Amino acid sequence: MPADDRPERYPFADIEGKWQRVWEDRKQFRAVEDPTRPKFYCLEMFPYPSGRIHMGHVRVYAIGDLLARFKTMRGFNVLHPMGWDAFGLPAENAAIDNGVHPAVWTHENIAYMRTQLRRMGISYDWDREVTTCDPAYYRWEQLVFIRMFERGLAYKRRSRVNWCPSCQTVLANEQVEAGRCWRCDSEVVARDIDGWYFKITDYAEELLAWCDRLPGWPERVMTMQRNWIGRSEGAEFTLPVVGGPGIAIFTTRPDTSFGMTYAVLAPEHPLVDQLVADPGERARVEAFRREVAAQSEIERVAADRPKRGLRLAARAVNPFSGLEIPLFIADYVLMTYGTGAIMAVPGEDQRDWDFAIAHGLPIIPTVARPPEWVDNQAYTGDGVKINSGFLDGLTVAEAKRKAIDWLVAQGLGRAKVNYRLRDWGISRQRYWGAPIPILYCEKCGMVPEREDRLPVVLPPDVQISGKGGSPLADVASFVHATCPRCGGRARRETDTMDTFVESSWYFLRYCSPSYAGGMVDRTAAEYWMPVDQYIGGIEHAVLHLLYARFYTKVLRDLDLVAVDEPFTALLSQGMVIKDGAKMSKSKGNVVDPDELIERYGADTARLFSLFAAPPEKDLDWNDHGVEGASRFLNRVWRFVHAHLDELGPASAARPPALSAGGRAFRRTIHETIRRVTEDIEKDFHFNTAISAVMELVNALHDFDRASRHSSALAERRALLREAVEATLLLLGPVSPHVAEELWAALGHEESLFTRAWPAVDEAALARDEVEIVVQVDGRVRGRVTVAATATESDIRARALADDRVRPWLAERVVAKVVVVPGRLVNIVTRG
RNA sequence: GCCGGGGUGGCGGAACUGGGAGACGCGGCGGACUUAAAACCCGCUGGCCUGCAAAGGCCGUGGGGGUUCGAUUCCCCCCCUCGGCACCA
Repeated sequence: MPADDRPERYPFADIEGKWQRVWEDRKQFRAVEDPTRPKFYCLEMFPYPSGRIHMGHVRVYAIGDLLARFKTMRGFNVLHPMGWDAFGLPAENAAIDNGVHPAVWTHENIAYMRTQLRRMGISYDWDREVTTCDPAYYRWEQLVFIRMFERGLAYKRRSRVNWCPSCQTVLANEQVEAGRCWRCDSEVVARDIDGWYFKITDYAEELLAWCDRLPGWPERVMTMQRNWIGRSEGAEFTLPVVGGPGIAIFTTRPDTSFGMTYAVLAPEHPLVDQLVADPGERARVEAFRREVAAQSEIERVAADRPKRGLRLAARAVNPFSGLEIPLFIADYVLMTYGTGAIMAVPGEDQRDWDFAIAHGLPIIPTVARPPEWVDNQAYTGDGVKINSGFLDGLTVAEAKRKAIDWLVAQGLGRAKVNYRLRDWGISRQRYWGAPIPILYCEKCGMVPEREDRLPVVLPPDVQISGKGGSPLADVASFVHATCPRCGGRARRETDTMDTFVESSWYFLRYCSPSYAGGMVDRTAAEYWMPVDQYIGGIEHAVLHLLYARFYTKVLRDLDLVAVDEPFTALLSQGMVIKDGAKMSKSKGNVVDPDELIERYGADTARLFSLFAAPPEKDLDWNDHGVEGASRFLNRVWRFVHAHLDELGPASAARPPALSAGGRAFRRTIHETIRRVTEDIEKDFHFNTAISAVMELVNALHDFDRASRHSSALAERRALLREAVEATLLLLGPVSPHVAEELWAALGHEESLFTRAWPAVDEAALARDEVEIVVQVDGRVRGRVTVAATATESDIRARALADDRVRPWLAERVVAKVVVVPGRLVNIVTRG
């Protein structure tokens, strides 16, 4: 864009650079522990150093900075740090594509993005910057890994995992979205592989319980976490097999047991081999297993897919009814949930119904159907038990309890709670991550690294091909080591940790970023933790946010921190949309923050991203809207500069008695302060807070015009000054540079951000008169102005007597008059 | 299928606890300034209708019903849409 077609604008580039330097020179945003003041830990999710910031970053950091500056002005000791989520695959892919070492690529990106963030003028304490690929950072997570290993919270096992063929690595369940890799969208395949796991399932109950104890979190995030954890109550019991070993069954509907007409095992269930004796049957089972294994993850999750199964020769006995029932292996039963085997009750489970219909199996209803029920599907509702022996006549809930009691009495089973949540697979067969501090000794076996030999540093010299296998396995100097226990020959683990491990505790490291005695200095953590306000995208609802909650609880149990939960409140901000789609290079709808700041300045970019939508909603980017934001800041700038002589330098004393117009204007000033404060504090409605400031500026112009020729000069000056100062203070957290500059122009020598947030003068809010709306039968027919002290009967009389109202009452009888003091009167009539 | 969010002017969005629907901004229209344009400043701007005008009427918050003096707001049913989970026994 050529410079000369830009509208005339205040010199934002000079101002922004100037104040960024001043704030930095003064170390104005340095956070120091101070037990005498209330603390506020304000945190935005740190970025992955991908190369450049995008509009989503601008939005989240504008929100965070608004809150940090606002809380500072409200008297809190604010911690507002920034760092880099620096490990991860894109760095490795860049190495493969361009031959740049991941470390070089990452550090170059960090350097550039740091300058971008500085140009936004965010109030970070840069002295606390944390970079997760730094050995001084990840050494502590290696130490915690060892502690977790010692307690069985980190363990290794071979199991079926999600493998991304493109990223050439394992993915955690949380990183698979509808059968595809969360990063590259490739179809995920199943593989049996050795890997390291964190025992997040040990914390399922606590993670779930705290979902109800975090009122500062959005309900939708908590719902997603609850669903992800997926608690279900039921019973586990042993299903006897004729002449064979019993099969463990989990069910949430023990009340329906009398309706169990067959049972099903997952194809890969280990008991299947013991149940199959005949070589011919064995071959059929093997063929069926191959058939199931061949289907991709996508096919597996496809809806309404016909259920395939194979009937076994072995038969089981329904312990409730005593009847012999057939046994199947079928693809609709998952080895990874419950016990990998189910009792099938087609009458009350749709999946079992579908399978029973397809295989001609009997269906016995065990809950009485409602009269209008059409019997073409399973019935899952409540009702009275039937066909159920000693459970007959009970409700479903009663029968569940009684069935469990019976199982316990028979010694067959017990009540059981199951979770959908699986352990967190943290092994990655990639280079750019924190090494797992484990060695394999020829004599001692699997041994954790000695703590005094930490960190296990990621070796710089490595060949990254992306062709599969952990690149570290080819680095002889890394792999070959001595056993920490016996000193003999040992090999190092060559998998690295999932980068979500680093982001599970970075907020703790900010409390004492260079502490050398451990992960975190307890005193600092006890002062700052937990994070009071966390801000970030909804995409992490069950990824980072669940992992960080889990990891914090582990650190608590390792006695490293004293908090149960890391984040007291969460603000989950929406995406930035343009032309109906998320901004992306492939769609060509990207707005580059650099260009935006170049053209309009950071203050405008911030103002617009806060004004255009409430933070939790998606923000529809609109170039005209940015113009509007810029126009507003220019309007404020021009007004202050046009009135500098009148406004300053010293603040004029307000005359004791104000004119009616003066009182009305002053009420607007203080109503604005109240509205802005409430909008920010109560529900993060920054868009309406900003619109309130815009209204104040409009009122300021009106007052200026109206009082220009007034003789009450002292009143005019005092109120202009009060209004302008309020405007700048309220605007400061949104557009800090221009506010600070104009604040200085008014003659203030101290930073605006060391000033207290303006207080509402309750006396200024008082009104002498109020306007009352008069309705007849619910329709507005007139308005009357009455004294604020008017009684209900005064208001009623005035309403009934109003000239505009009376014609609507002609030839009608007044049946009722509703008076809402200060608001309206509704006259209800009868014809 | 289950769970959660949402549906308001041409557009982004606002509306306290059930009380004047459409704040604020964008866009549009008109005016002022200017040789002219941009910028800036002022005014109007949901739809339909009556009126020369002043002014006024009716309709209107996805659709239908209900509660209420009064419903964008509460209740019931339905439609659409976005997001999450998805053979979880």
